[in-house]
Amino acid sequence: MAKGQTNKGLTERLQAALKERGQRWTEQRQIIVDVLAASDGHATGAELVERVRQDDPSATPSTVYRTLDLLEELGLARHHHGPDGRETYHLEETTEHGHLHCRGCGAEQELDAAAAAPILKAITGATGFSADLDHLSLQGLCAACRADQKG
Amino acid sequence: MAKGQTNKGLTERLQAALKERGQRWTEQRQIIVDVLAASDGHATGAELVERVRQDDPSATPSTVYRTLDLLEELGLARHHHGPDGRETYHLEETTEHGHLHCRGCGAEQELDAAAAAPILKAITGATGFSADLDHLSLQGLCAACRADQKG
DNA sequence: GAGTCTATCGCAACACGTTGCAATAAGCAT
DNA sequence: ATGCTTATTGCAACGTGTTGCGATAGACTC
Repeated sequence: MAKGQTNKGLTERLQAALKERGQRWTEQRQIIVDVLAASDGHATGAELVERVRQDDPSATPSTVYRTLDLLEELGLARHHHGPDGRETYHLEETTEHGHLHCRGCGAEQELDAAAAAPILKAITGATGFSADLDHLSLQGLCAACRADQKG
Repeated sequence: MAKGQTNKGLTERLQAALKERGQRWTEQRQIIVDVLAASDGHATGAELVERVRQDDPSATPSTVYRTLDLLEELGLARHHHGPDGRETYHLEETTEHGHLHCRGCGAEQELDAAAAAPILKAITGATGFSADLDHLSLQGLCAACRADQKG
């Protein structure tokens, strides 16, 4: 998806949602949504700030972060914390998903709802807790690294 | 455990471990270990810095954080990231444990190894991943809040 | 189009952690 | 005790996020 391309459906959904809440549609918000849409996969807060400033050098971090918060409130974006505690954002795409971070090779994989189902079930069974898949961010060793360690 | 009380066994373990690595035992390290030992349960990085500075006003955040990193390397302390991404430290006490944070009531509960076993097993089953219990930090709704939401 | 209301913006300052570097001091050898 | 080596410290600056506040500018009414 090329930079500068506007995601039409998303923008319209947003405008409607904001109007309903007495909030406003601004150019910065358009830019931030575009940047987020263009960052397929995930991007840290700092990366997003950087990219937004390429499109609009007058944008400030506070605006970007506040907009990201707003998008999350509206359910259009999500963030989670990587193993170092830094924020990572992504558009809410097709499905919720968790994240797995391998401390061996540094690989990051996603965990889709189907794969996560038995895990969430085990959590509920063991603790009574209903865990949010969005916020599920595991650190450990992936299968390949485990095999390496044994070898 | 009163402030100012030195944890003898711990200190000795540390001194031995450091000597073996050609590293040094310093007063700051003693203070930081004492503070950590006195903070039963968990404490954020900032809290620990604060407390250390009460005992030794000349201590700086960099020293505290570096020492905490060192203690982790030596396996004497652990840290994980709360739901807001902030660091939380604790001495490695009896067992590894995970953390559950309820977004409803804000409660934080611990997840011991026994309770976590089926969860870790489910994770391995679903993903091939061997997750670190230490770093397992779940957000969701606790049983009570789930009941509330239904009611 | 002009005026009003107030959400949003940019700025500046803050909070939490991290990093590079020069000064200090721990631990060892003599 | 003295000197040497180098790990550790404190400082200062930086990176990432957050917050308060006055200025700007959307959106709505007339």
